[in-house]
Amino acid sequence: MENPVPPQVDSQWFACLRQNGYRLTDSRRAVMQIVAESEYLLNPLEIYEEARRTHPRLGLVSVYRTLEKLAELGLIERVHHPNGCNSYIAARPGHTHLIICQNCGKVSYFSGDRLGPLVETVEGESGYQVKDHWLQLIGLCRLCQ
Amino acid sequence: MENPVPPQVDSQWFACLRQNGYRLTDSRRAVMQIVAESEYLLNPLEIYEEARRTHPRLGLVSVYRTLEKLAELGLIERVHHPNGCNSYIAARPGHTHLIICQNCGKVSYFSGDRLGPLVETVEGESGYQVKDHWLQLIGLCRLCQ
DNA sequence: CTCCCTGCAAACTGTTTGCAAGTAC
DNA sequence: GTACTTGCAAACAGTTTGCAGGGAG
Repeated sequence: MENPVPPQVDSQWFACLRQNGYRLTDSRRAVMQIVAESEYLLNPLEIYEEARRTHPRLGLVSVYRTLEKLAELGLIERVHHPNGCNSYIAARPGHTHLIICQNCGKVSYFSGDRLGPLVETVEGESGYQVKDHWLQLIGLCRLCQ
Repeated sequence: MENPVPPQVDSQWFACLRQNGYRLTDSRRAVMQIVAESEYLLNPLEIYEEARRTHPRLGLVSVYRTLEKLAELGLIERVHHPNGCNSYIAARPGHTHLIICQNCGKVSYFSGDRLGPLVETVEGESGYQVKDHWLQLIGLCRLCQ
């Protein structure tokens, strides 16, 4: 109700929420703003602490509940990596994968994996029917090298 | 002290433990036997319940502690997948990846990913220095199709 | 005005730690 | 005999649920 929301991502997210019958509240706006603008993996507690700076009444529970809805709508994705599996990042449209900085958690996106041939080979050799794949690169971002 | 341990994997694991200064106990043997022989992802509770069939005195805590050591020695690996991140599977030597049945949790191994070129491209475009990659296939095993 | 959403407190689940007794070597 | 291990109980951390009050549409 007071939120001076910045960029366009958020308003798209807002629209998406509305279209799916969810209400726009200050709590949700605060959480969305943090996640939409972050280039870094954030876990629920980090999002909570960050969002409370602009919305001190926010409860941790609402962070969980908002993340759940954003994930359900495909606006964010949960990221698994060696240091934990409870972090989130804004999702990109299309078929993209993540490269994550093992030091600071900064995320970039890439596409163009050429996994088709590999998948076919593995299907033939293993007898499995491949439904999905999970590819992620871990490394050091420019600043952390 | 009574364990009629079957195959060879275990004895290799036993040796590895000994070589690293760890003692061989019934609890550890029971846990190792279950994990070494399983083709399926197992979480600590599942391992506990299974191992208790041959070693009823086993405590869940010892399962956690044994898994910790086996992982530290590289004998098992923790597997992350959409349904959870607390499952383990015996590790294979060399550079292998997993294909997991989304229905029953059965695991097969494969190697021969051709990620070199992709990694180079991503490094160039993103400025990240890639240290590791994480590739996993999800699908249906022969029996679950 | 209605129903959804919030924050609090409490319940839960999975995992870790402290400790005295037990046991591998 | 010594030091590592065990199992229990209790502590912990992260997440979920019940509920009465509050606010979006």
